[in-house]
Amino acid sequence: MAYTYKYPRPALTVDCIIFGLDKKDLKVLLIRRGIEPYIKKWALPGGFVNMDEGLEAAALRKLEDETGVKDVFIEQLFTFGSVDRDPRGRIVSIAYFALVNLNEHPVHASADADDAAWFGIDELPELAFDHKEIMETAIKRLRGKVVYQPIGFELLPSKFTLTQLQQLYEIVLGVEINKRNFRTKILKMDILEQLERQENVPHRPAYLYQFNEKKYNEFLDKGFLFEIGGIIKKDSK
Amino acid sequence: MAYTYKYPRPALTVDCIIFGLDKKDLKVLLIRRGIEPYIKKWALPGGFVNMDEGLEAAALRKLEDETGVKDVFIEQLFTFGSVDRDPRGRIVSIAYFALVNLNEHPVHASADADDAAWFGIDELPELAFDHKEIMETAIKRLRGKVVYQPIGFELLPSKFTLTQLQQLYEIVLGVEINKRNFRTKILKMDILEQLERQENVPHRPAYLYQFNEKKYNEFLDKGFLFEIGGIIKKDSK
DNA sequence: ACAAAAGTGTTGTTCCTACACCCATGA
DNA sequence: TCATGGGTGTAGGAACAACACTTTTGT
Repeated sequence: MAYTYKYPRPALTVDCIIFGLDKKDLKVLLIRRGIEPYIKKWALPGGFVNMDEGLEAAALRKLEDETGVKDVFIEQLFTFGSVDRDPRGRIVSIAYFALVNLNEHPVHASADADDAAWFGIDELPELAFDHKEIMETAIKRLRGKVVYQPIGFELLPSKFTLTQLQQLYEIVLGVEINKRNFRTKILKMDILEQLERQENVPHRPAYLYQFNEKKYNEFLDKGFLFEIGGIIKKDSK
Repeated sequence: MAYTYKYPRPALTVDCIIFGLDKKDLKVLLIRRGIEPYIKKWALPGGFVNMDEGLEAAALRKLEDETGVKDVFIEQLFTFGSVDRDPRGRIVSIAYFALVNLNEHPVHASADADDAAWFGIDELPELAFDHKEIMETAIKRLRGKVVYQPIGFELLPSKFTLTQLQQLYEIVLGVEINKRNFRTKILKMDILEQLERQENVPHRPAYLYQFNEKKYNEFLDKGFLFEIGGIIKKDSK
């Protein structure tokens, strides 16, 4: 069966950048391509959009098909459409990015992918197509976004300690943050809910917190701005 | 002539949201459609992407073809791809938004458009397709962006007074700002260059300023954050 | 008792906010 | 001399930045 149109049409794909937080590193999920072009190269999970599905649905479908990751927060990043970005012809790709708690999302390669694995953001292999450029755009967006929107919580378990939250910012932004000031500021925002304490840790147990999205949305309506930019040490470059 | 593919493909279009600043209002440029569907309805300028042109190039081409506006700062906004957003079939559209100084960009309808005109953001006519949704996304993005990135300058002439700049923020954000505090803050950023004074105004002539992009980029590299959010009156809702 | 991480007190400084006032120009 | 915006001084309070210290747990 074939499909005929009066004018030529680019093909349409989606690609996913999945960020995950490991103890000390920001990581990203890649697949090893099982088909040409760029066979055996590492690439972003993604593929062609079906005619009867929305763009975000396509991204979620390909993500699950190729890596087994599902039920994640995803957000449109950017659409890449350079004329020569794909050797197969004119292919326009809509990139999505997601943040997941790495430990809660088991990964297993399948379908078109030979393999799927997490890579540290500073230890990326050579990537297929223009995926390096897409990745750079995603990292920049993540860094820009994390300071004025509380999206970082997606990278942590639903219950987390303030130290974990602080480390998240330190890892994502690559800076050091003063413990005292971080705590004062984040707690004064009043968007975290204090829960029980940790158990069985070989030191004073920390309180666990969870993000109170309802409260955050109420603040949003009042024009409140999430902002942790100021906390960064002045001498970090 | 016809084009045949093994799998079906959505058609690909671009749409442009052009914001312009009039004395007291934020306006947007619309065209009146000369062809079906939605003939005679107001819509965003836009159209199909050619196979041999980039996405941004397509947006700029359609913008000039349909409205005569050229040489503008444009930026990708979002890609809209609901299955049923266009009655002609599956059409995915990449939306771009631009900021222009309304007075420096003459508008004249042509090609597929019956007419082109500026509309106040609060006096929009009924729009074709899902263009209302696109417009809302664009306004939200503009408001969000203007407070932490110095893009607002694009809406003004290259030389402007501080009062004009302040009014820009007041209009875009729909808030009142204290004159004294606005000036202190914006000048302390040290990204404006003071020029000569105004002439022939029936009051004390103001100094003209221009945005120093080079200096701004230097600050960016050092991790400096543009931020005018704090200036907004606390009691504005 | 010690290691390790949690959590708090405090101080000097900078920045924010709100208000009031003076200045320069054309009509 | 008046109307109209342009431009500045300042004081009280809030927020920030930096540092040192105390607390609580398991071993």
